Amino acid sequence: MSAKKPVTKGAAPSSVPKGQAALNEAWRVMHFALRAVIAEPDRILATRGLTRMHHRILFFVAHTPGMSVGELQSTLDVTKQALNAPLRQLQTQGLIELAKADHDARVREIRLTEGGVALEAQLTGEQQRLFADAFAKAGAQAHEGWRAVMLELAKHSGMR
Amino acid sequence: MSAKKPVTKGAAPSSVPKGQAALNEAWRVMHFALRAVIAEPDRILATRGLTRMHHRILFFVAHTPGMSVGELQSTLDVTKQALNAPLRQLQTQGLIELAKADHDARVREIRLTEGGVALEAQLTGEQQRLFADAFAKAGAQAHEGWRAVMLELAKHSGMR
DNA sequence: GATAATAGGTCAACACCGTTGACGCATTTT
DNA sequence: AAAATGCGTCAACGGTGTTGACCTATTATC
Repeated sequence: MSAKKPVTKGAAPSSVPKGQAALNEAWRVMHFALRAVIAEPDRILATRGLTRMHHRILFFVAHTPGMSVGELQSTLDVTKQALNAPLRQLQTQGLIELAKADHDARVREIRLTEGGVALEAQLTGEQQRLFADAFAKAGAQAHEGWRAVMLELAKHSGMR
Repeated sequence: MSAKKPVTKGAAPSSVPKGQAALNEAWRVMHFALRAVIAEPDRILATRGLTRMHHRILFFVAHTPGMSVGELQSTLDVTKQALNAPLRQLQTQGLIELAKADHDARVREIRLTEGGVALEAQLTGEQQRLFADAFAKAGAQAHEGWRAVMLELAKHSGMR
């Protein structure tokens, strides 16, 4: 029932809140950080009438070119019906291409067009710029600490 | 026809990535960390038939007892119609109470009941336990680094 | 070669959750 | 008395997801 009181032993940095305050702050800070990272991409997407689903598609296809519709479906954990509309919209906007696979004419391999690559790069580029900025300003050591904490958290949600 | 199990393709390096790889990893890691922090509260909420909207209500009312419906509405940035249903569900579940304000009988002041306090504490307690755990395992120095990076990111989204 | 299985697309019905808009009601405020 | 405010509620709609069924092409199997 009682939340654990973390004891920051030794010489704790002055600016860091202690104990309960630190934990109260953590979620808040993470929330705002998340918001910051998402804001720009969302804005860009919106100007094209696209949503986060489109972004997810672009993201995964960018990282795994030629993936099939079925693979994408299970990756995103949505039904094919839910995937169909945004997929087609991306296609008609010339951001992705669907082509029959050589080995199996039933499967359609998804790839980004140059336009798709550009948009995806713009979206993730915005995010990466923010991260790079934050890491640079906080320092390499802070970067490592950030990563360590995040990995600890992520452990609980089966990150692979 | 149910959605398939999510799978994550693409391997992440286990050692500390550098340069571009570090930036690619950052968003991924943050995503999973966020998921981890949200997972338990969501599960608990679900067992009571509650959603994130209910959680938001509990959260803000816990931090500002006696706030009015209108204040809550503008805080959450939703319409009163959207607020009405979850508000009454919380009320009938005995988690919150609505009482006429002394100064103005039109205003309804919202407060958590003991049950509401307990649930809210359980929800945020779960989250705090995860953070405390991660901070403890990663070390005080990592905690400081984590915070520094997060604050840098949060700067871009008007954190208050 | 007939038959089953698979990848994908599509139509239809439904649910959830938010929105806008329009009223009604009690209670200040002017 | 009249206007404004805080709140509740009915109704219609929209976006986005779901399940279920059915269809087409294309492999795989016997």
